[in-house]
Amino acid sequence: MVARYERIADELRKEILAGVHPVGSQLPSESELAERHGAARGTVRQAVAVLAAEGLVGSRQGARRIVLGRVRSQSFAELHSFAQWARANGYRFGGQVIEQRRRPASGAEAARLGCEEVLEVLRLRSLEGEPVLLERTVYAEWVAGAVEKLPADCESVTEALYASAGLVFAYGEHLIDAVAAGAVDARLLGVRRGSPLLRQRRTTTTHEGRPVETSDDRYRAGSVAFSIRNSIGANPLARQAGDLRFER
Amino acid sequence: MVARYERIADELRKEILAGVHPVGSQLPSESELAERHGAARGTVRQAVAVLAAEGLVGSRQGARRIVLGRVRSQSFAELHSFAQWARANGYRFGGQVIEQRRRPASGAEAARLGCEEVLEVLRLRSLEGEPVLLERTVYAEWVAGAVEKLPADCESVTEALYASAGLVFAYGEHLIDAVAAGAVDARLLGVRRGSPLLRQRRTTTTHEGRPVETSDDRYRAGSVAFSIRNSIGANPLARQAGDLRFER
DNA sequence: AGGGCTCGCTTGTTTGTACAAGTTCCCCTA
DNA sequence: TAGGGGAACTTGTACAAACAAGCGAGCCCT
Repeated sequence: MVARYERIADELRKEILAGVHPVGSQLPSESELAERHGAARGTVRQAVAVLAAEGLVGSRQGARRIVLGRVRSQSFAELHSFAQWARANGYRFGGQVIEQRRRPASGAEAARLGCEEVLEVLRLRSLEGEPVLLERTVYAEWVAGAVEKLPADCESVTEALYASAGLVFAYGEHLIDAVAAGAVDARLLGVRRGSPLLRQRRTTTTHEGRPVETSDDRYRAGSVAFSIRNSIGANPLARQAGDLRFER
Repeated sequence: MVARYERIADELRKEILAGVHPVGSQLPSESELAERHGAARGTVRQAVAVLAAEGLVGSRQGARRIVLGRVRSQSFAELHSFAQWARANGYRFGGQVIEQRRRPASGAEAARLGCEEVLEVLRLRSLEGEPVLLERTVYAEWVAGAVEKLPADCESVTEALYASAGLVFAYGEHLIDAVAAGAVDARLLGVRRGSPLLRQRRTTTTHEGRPVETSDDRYRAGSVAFSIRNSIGANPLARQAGDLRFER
């Protein structure tokens, strides 16, 4: 059962993507949308809040909402999982474990993951047949067993861990910067030493806030970029009725 | 007049930062918070939604909300202005125009900015006395005049344009990747040619969706990183393959 | 001791109402 | 013609009331 506001959001999103509401144009007012869908205004507000969170529309008090763009920023699942992102965009992709071993946790790792022993995995991932990403992932001890059971060429670690252990990656913290390729990076990614790489360091946790893994992912320059839409409007969302809500 | 839910959010945020609610612990229930603040449950939901958007707390149906972290990750809200970001973090910073000239817009620029002539500005910015950022900004014709009136060592272009022309940068689209330093980049940033730079390309618009500028900002590696916190619910970031949209 | 089940608690969704605050645009006036 | 005033419209905030859905703890039975 999908929530009402999600269905309304889907429909609006489709209309925007189809060009019914061109970029720069105004969206119908909340009351109009409410009447059209036979829903309360609060429900419509939740729907447009979703679109605002995706960066598709912007709003300010007093004026009609405007369409900002057609490209939908993607979900957390796609940011977290290389496989899900690649699949959603129709790319051919693969993965291969290069090295895998247990070792004692460093001080920082022990603090972040809350355990003394960790499983370190070096994984090379490819897009359209080209190696583009080198992952150095460190798993907490309590998931190490499940990770070790995965095949070396596992396509989607995220999905495999969910299927085999019911593990869900719920929250993530990401740090993005640029680094020069080291000797190992260069050899595996097929670039020269010292050439630029886009680095994404992340730590993910479960729903309960329990740390699962921390990782250092390096993308070959030019292969991938991160995109984001933002607005200054502090509270583009929110809603009204009964129970408000909203994430921005 | 600050909204009620914002005051509640502020208070909760302070409590989290002060350790009243430690990382990993449960937040009071919505009803409890509502009673404590004498507000409706909906208002409290708006407040915690703000914290969720900041990545401070996570939630799932049926279980109490949990505290995810203490660091408020607002860096992407500050993505608009180098000066505002630097000031908020207590850094010494500066800026200097290296070159500035009007020229005809390229095809891509004309499409993005909606005008035939543009103002291109090359600006070097420093942090703690070190040059860290090289901005190649292209302004739309209608703001070119206001930009040209700014002093060459203007600290905050964003604030200066607001003060002088009432201009507000409301929405932004950003693409983040890594590139090798070119000859000019290397000389001005004081690094070797080919060394890695963190690149942020952006296009910003006003409240009405009118394009203001498009820019190619390059950070010296190690000087700055972008950070994001997000949950499986919704997030503003997406990966993009290749250079599909920002070719010059 | 272990497993299953129920019940209470908590968050999620939805509707309704009311007022506040900001925008847009038209009309009237100087 | 330029500017001011104001009315209509639109989004933002806040309240109250339900019900649905998921979680967790404790109870009971085997």
